[in-house]
Amino acid sequence: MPTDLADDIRAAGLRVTRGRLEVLELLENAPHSDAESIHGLLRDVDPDISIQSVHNILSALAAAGLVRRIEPARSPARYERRLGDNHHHVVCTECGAIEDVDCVVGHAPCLTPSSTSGFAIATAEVNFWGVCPDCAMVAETPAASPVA
Amino acid sequence: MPTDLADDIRAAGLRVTRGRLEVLELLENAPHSDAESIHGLLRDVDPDISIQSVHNILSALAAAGLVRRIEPARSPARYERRLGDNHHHVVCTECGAIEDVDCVVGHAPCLTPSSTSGFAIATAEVNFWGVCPDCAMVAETPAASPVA
DNA sequence: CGGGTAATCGTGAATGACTCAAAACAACGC
DNA sequence: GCGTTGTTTTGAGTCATTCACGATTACCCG
Repeated sequence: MPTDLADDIRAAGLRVTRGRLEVLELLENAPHSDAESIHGLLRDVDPDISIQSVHNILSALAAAGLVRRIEPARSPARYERRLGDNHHHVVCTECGAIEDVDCVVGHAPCLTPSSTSGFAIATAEVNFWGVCPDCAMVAETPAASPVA
Repeated sequence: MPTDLADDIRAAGLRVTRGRLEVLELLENAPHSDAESIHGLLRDVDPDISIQSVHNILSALAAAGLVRRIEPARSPARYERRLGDNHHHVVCTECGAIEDVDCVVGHAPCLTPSSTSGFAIATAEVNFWGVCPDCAMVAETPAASPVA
């Protein structure tokens, strides 16, 4: 039932266009993609699409709440389709790879900070930084290590 | 004892220069500053300093572990001198203001995610997003509200 | 305390990611 | 099908940051 996407878009008050459908579909299969790689993948299907249109589409979808925009430090903005559940992310400090993390342990224990400096807290964002399996493997390979 | 800063710099294996001392001193008084505002403040003392040098200094200090670089979404990188303690931040979604938050509540309850996808987690970053007192006040002022 | 050397700074150009503007185009309601 | 209005395209422009390289200066040494 891929046509549900069209309904989602319409329900958000947006017009259904080819690009938007393709972006949404693509994000199902390749979550945490940035604008550039989305553009690259999109060109396979629609060679004439421009990078600006991708930005356009993504910000429209993000504003409509159909995708979530995440911006890890030292990385271009990435987008994902998992919404609603307030899950978090692990980011690889080596290659920038991102995976989802369900914050299973205690819903929001540290999400209620003690001193909020008077801020009206709306959301809490948690990012874990570490090394992904692939990069860890490369680092452990003796031949590949420059420092012996 | 402001000269301690010089020792800190030396201890990190860096040469002690005027700019570096000034940046460190400045960050004590104005934490969470971005490169541009640091540059502006620095010019009061050293009018000839360039923005590139500020970037240079900041990345050297950050690489040496003397300052911490934080990069909230939709905001230029900011720098702070509080190190060691793993505190977090509240960011105002309206004006971008940042305040420190001591994660007093439970040291790392959600900092041990269940499924790490094989990542070797090194650090956890927590950002709270909300509205700061100043912006909240503006929003509540009827006259200032454009949507009535 | 002066000299040599390599780190650091200044100048200027360049990059990456994204935004803005206006004209061409296409979705949707009729 | 037709018109309205939201989208995309094209192209330029912005912002924060990085790169390159000659000029400068901090620090080690004698």
